[in-house]
Amino acid sequence: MTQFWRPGAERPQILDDEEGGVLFYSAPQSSSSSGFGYSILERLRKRLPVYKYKTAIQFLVENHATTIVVGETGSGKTTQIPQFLREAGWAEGGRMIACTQPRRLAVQSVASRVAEEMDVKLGEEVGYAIRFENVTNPDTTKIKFLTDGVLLREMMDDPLLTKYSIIIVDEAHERSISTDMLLGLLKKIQRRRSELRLVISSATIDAKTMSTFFTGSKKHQGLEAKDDKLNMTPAILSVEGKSFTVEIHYLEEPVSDYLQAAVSTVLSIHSQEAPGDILVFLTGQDDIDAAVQLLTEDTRSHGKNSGLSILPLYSGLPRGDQELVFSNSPRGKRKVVIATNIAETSLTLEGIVYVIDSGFSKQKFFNPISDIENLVVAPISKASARQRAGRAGRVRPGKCFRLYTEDHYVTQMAVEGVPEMQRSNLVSLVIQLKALGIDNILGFDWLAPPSPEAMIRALEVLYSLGVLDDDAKLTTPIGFQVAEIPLDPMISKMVISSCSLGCSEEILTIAAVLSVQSIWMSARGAQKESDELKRRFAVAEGDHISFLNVYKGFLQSGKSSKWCSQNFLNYQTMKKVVEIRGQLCRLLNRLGLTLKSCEGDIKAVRKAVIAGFFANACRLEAYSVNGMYKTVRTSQEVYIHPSSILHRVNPKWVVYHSLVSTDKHYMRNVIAINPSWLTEAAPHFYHFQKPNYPVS
DNA sequence: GAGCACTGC
Repeated sequence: MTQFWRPGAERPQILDDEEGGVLFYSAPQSSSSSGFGYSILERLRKRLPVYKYKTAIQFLVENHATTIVVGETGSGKTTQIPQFLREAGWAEGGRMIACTQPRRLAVQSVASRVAEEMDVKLGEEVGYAIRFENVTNPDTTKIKFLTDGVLLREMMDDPLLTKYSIIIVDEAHERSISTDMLLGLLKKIQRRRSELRLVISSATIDAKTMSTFFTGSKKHQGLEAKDDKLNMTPAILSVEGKSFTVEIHYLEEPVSDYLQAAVSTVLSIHSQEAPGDILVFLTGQDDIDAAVQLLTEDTRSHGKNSGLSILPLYSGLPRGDQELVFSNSPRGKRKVVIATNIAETSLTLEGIVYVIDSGFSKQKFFNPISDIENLVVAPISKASARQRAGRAGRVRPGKCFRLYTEDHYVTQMAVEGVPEMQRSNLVSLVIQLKALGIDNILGFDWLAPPSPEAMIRALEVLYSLGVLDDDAKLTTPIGFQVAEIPLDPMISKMVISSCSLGCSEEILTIAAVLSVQSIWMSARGAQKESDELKRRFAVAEGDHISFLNVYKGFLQSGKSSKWCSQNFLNYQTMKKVVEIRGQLCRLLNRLGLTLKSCEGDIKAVRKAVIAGFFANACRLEAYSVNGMYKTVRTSQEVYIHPSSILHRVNPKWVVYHSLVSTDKHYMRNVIAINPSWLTEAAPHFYHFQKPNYPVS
């Protein structure tokens, strides 16, 4: 068998890096074993770049509390490192190795790949856990893949994650809220469990940040010096990837219209470059549909419509349409995929040789003062640009055409994007930390601290919901119940209130629908028809109540996908609604809350919505001709979104679920209310002002 | 009169 390092064996050679304590290991020459007796999979494994670092990784993890692995795509680190560590004995004695991923699909595919390589049944030695699916066996699972969100949830039952001997955090450079949160919490756990090992997989630029973060303070190292062989300074190991070179082309002059530039670049690649598929990065559905149309028209008008197979790709697309990008393009045709950021990390397309990068993406920004999350087109970071370019070099050398100048790249683009935590509403994060017993939220040790304003806003919201008390501690039972429910705290509060209002069956459906992206399909070109169909579900009280009709119809159709497409509903999303609703049912039962239907008493349902969303109350401006509302809390000018059932109906008082800001602030998912219910539901929030306050 | 991407017991 292959050798691997065990304590006491001869150590691999260590080379000190000149740049301040970073360690690099020179890999021992791999003994040229004949390969007899090894399966094809085993031989493929050994060809992965990471394989020659096997001993080094085992050694580093043994001796360092934290190991940072910098690996390019194709290094094999995600599938191999858990196996190396299992071989080194880290999963013996009932312990487990955890490996987190930011996405569900990655968890599933990596887990089944590793099970296959180890020649075991998925769900036994190798298992995985994602929301709605736990494919593990508590008695036999040694390596467990899971989303970082699931691991965070597991911490609520087991704050020190005692089941695990090693936690591998993959894709840490993506800097999602849950990864950042997990890293902060893992650092805390490490101080309590010195035997726990962390492996952080990250991109080059981030390695130093991670390393500094996990280097415990001097004082602390003194306290933890029980095991004097254990090095508290993180080790950094760099593993080369396996990808082809990508030639980068910049524009000589900046363009004002990147959409037009993208279209003409596609056409010139098609006429001048060797065969190979093209991937275009644009910002959103609008741009993508427009580009698809321009390209289609152009190829038609030139009578050369056999040359290109043009496919859009974004998450809002029905599953079937999304899958088209994975099929082979018709013989002799060049495939052109026009995509959002979904193709940057979430989906990998094989066969791409040319990438066209607009240099922009839509990004979320949160303004804690106005309490509004905004989606804006913004320049991407250098890291993103690099990631996009890399998509051209997976099968053979490729080319990337950047629709901006080299000067723009060098001088205008940030090295990395702003971590999601600094761009988001933090209510969910704060309540989760509170549930884990972290009281000093502002003093928490973050990899990148969010703004104090955003933290304070989150604390205020939670306080007004009655989830936190005057000492900013979780209230009993509401605070703990809300924390337990895996939804936005305002939705969770609505759910809990519905139990005492006797309408939990209805509210669970509404909660599930509000927790997914829109259930409606985008119906460009068939707008009128889709609007008419939507109106068949409409209820005068508003969108929330209409969801109940949609859900009922979906169940009556036998959860039919055909029924969904006939009604312009997204089938995948509707299935997700059913799953979430089921999960919530089980959870409420566990919390000892009653499930009850209000049997058509819509007033109770509206009151429950207000119990969670009273802060989003708006009043129609007197004499307003264009449907202008003002928020009660901040007197912000807002309008009902055109997709809402209540658009142009304009009831005097409404409560909205969320705001989207484009040219105006639009309220999405709106329900009509009686203003007296506001003071009833949240007397602490709304003081009833008698004179001068026109309550209708 | 309009819609980036992920995700959670």
